[in-house]
Amino acid sequence: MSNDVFKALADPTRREILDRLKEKDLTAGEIADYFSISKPSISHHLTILKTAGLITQEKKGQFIYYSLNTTVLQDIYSWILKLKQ
Amino acid sequence: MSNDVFKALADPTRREILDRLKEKDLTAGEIADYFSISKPSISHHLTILKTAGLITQEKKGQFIYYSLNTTVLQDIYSWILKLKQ
DNA sequence: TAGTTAGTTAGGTAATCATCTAAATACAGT
DNA sequence: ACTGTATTTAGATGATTACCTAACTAACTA
Repeated sequence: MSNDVFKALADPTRREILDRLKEKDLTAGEIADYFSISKPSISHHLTILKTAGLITQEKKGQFIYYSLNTTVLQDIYSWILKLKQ
Repeated sequence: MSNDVFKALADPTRREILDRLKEKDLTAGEIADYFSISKPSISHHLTILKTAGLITQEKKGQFIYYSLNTTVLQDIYSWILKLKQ
C-alpha cells in the first residue's frame, strides 16, 4: 500500500492544503500566504503531496498552479472501508 | 480533526496490526511474534493505536487482548469522501 | 539588461519517531 | 513464596521530519 499517501496525510498543514485545493487551484504563493509558514516550508509540503500523487502542478507563465488529485485516495478509502466491516 | 488517528495510520507496521486485528482479537505477544520487531516496540505501537482510539484492550488473566475499534475511522472516511467529490 | 516577482534548492537545527536492551510489573501455577 | 510467562516502562540511539534563513533559478517588465 502507498505509504507515501498515508504519510503525506499525517500532517495537519498538508491536509489543510488539500482542503483549500478542493475549492480551487492555487499557486504556491497563494498557499504560502494563507499559512503563517515560510515559502520554503510550503514548497517542501507541496513536494511531499506531489510525490504522494495527491496534487499535480502546472506551470502557467510565472506561476505554478497546484491542483488536487484524489485518484490516489481510492486505495486508502477502500482499505478503511474493508477495515470498517 | 483527529491528527492522532492520521499519525497512527502513517506507519505500515501499525496498519498491518489493524489488518490482523480485523480477523480476530490478539494478545500483544501474538502480534509481536508475527512481526520481526521486539515486544517493547510492538507495545509502543499498540499504545499509539490505543491513544488514537483505533484499538481497545481487555485483560484476561495473564494476557491482554487487543481488539479493533473502527468507530474513530468515520471522521477520516468522511473527510476523504468530501475531498473526493 | 537590470530589477522584480515566484518559487525551489541548499544547508542547518530542534523535535519527533521507531527501534533496541535492560529492568520492572502483573499474573498463574507449583 | 518461587518460578515462569506476558507485557509494559525506562532510557538510549540513529533516522526522519518540520521548520528556518540564505542563495539560487526562472520568468516577466521596463
